[in-house]
Amino acid sequence: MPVFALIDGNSFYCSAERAFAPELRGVPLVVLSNNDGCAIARTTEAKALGIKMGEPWHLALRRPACKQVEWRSSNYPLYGDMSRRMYEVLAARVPQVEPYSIDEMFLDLTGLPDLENFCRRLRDDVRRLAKIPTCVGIGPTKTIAKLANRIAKDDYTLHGVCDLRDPATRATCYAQSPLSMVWGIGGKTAEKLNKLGITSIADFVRLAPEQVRELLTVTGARVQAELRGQSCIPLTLMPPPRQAIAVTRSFGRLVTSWGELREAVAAFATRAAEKLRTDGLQAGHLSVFAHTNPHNGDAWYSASRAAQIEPTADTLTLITEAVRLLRTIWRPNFRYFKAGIMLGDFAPAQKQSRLFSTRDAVKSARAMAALDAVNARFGSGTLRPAATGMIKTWAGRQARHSPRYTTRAEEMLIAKAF
DNA sequence: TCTGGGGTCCTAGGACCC
DNA sequence: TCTGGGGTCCTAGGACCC
Repeated sequence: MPVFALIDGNSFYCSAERAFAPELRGVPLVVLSNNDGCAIARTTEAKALGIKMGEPWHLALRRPACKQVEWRSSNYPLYGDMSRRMYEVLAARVPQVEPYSIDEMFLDLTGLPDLENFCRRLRDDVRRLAKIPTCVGIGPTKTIAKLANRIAKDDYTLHGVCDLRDPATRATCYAQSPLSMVWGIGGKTAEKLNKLGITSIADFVRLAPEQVRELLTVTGARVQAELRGQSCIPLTLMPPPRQAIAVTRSFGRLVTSWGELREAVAAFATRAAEKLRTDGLQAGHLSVFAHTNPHNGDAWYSASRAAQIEPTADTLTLITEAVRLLRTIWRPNFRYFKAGIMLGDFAPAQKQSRLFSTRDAVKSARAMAALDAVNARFGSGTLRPAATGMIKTWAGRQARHSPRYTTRAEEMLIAKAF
């Protein structure tokens, strides 16, 4: 019988901010999305004030209770680094760790004795060494471990660890828990099933598998099997190669000129190319989109264009292609709100070989290696194509961006937490 | 004149996740 | 005034082929 655990960081982005800013501990804190738009992470103190996940921050600020809330712009390099630290603590103590998202890791604990105590020590170690408070859920399948984790978060009397290996414990939990708590059952599916009178997890698990398959196709059937204790989703230690890279942004202010839109998309292409090279890939497919604001009453315009390209990881080539596509969808007299670029059809970048590479390919690989080296040494964006413009006029607000404590030497203050 | 069935590939759209 | 960004998987339907 396999045993899985899911460990995840509590209010992860907020906890990462707190690790380096002790004055933020114990006070309500939120981290905001790009442009300081919505709340995407909230501490328990902030949740207690009624701030909802994804709530527009300018609306929350109208409530008097929210004026006392501390907030930060999101700082992804910091969160990525804290995630790596968390992984390292776990990987040193558990044979098999699968990072699932920036703040969640699945563990294979099959065969380990005294699991609850083991998981408590794990939590303590992550807290002490990576400075991240966590919760742990244990179960015979990933879906059950995920549910147990959710219960550990909601019920503070469990002290951060919930074990749902025992079928009787599970049955009680299923009878009391709404279907929407289940990993893989989203809002639409829950609504659909609720209309049929299926509201608790117990109701769902009781259904005939054929009926579930008919209602929810294979994905729903897999969720049900997992909830019944039959493991269908194994731990994947080697993440499958990625299939797409997307770089998209809503703008800090509406973009009306071709030049500005072109610079923004060139900057997105530059970032996408960096990600591509980090993964050692070349892209054979590229698409570009732009649209107006669906919220502000402007005329709605949305367009995208895609093309197959000669596989490449060259920033300048990708910019050229992206701008060429953008030109075909550009219409004047609209106020653009958001745009983006997506890459796909990946192939491994060729190893440099004098025998098989064209001169241009060798030149490109060398130029990109030099570009990446400079930016790694002196910070991202130090060296970048002129097409991306001098000033990111389209960039959003990030009014309270914390220092990149862990990744930029010149911003590293005395790290109080470590 | 009668008028099949199955396979593949592609794309768009929906749903879900964090 | 101010409403995130980046992914995955599945299905349906059309085009095309034999």
